[in-house]
Amino acid sequence: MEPQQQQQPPPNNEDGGSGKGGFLCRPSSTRWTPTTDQIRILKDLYYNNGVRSPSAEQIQRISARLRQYGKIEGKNVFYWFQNHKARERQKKRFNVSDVPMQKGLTATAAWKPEESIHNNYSMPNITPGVAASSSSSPGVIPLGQTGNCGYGSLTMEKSFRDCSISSGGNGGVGGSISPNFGWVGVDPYPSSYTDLFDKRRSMEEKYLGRE
Amino acid sequence: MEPQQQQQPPPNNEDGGSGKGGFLCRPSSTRWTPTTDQIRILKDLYYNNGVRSPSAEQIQRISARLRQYGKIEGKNVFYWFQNHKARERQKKRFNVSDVPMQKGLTATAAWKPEESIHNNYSMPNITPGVAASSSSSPGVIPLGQTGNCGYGSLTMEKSFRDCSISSGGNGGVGGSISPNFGWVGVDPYPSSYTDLFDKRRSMEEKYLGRE
DNA sequence: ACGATATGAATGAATG
DNA sequence: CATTCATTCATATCGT
Repeated sequence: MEPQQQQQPPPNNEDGGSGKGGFLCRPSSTRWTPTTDQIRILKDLYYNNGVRSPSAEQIQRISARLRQYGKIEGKNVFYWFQNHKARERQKKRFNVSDVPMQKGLTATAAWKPEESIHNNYSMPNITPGVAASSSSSPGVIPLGQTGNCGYGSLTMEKSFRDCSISSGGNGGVGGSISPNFGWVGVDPYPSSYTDLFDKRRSMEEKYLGRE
Repeated sequence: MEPQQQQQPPPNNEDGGSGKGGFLCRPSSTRWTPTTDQIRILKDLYYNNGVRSPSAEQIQRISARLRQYGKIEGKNVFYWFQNHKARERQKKRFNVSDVPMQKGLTATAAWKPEESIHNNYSMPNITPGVAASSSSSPGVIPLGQTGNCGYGSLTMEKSFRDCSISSGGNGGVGGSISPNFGWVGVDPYPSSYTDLFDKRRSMEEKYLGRE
């Protein structure tokens, strides 16, 4: 998001205490640091597949798949979706506004509207097809794209930051043109998946781990 | 020791984007740079009104109001409060050390007033904290500003999380740092936040992704 | 010009 | 699901 993030050092912080002496080095970083690939996939799921609150199984599958790109646990996936969703909402929540002080241009808002990245990998349709078969197909991970992928970097970031419309003291900019592009619209996701995917049977059927 | 985390400084000079545009749009800076007036108001809200974590609506209002003094968005306000609060606390965390003995009259509520920064513009002064308004009076009425959320709640909170566990050299820690971290193992921090007496370990669900 | 510090922004992790 | 906390990155600003 924001400025192209890059994260170069993907897989390496692992094995915190394993192996060697053990405690000398603490668990590396206490917190999960997603690799770019992992993020890419997560976003793909989120935006292109409409996954927003994956169920336990989905989480398992997703994390399993993401594990190829680096260490990851189920909770990471869980939190990621939670946060991503929450933040998207939140942003909308208090950014809504921008009372048009001058005229023209609306939408000056949104700080981080990244939406739907258009995947480069081929994937004719993400529609139900894939989803449908999901549920009970152990082994196959029905995530967006099952194949491996050789796409190069995907940079879907966008540069935001508009030209302010600073008001206040001065007559302000007369221009009132809206230089903002990018984040306009594009927010709709099929949303069908959710339904197909989501069995929503029990709200608490996850396993408790911990200790 | 922390992992090489993340983001890169991308050449984000967006001005180039519009670059040669005709109109000057010199947001230049990628990040919001609060004007003195904005800061003044923010601090006023923070210190004199006890606003620490404004809710969405408040944020909207605040940002709307601050917009008079310059470009600003909801997120800026949001982050400002978050950061301000966090840093204040962070600083305090370190500061707490002294005076291990006698705790009674510890400065209660004395946030270091270093605000009232350069106030070149008008505005008499906001009477920086401490003396004046006493934070602990839950009776202060938030004039004007919609204030409704709790303020003045200078929750003593539990500030712990000191780094003492590191182990390493000397005994202390039992050697059971399980190589398998995740939430299964022990965290670097001793029981901190949550509570020292109640081991509430129920998130919503834990998806343990052990392989 | 740097280096240090202050602070905006982002995000993982938790809690309620 | 909303809110909050902690951490960390990125930069603006200031000092020397």
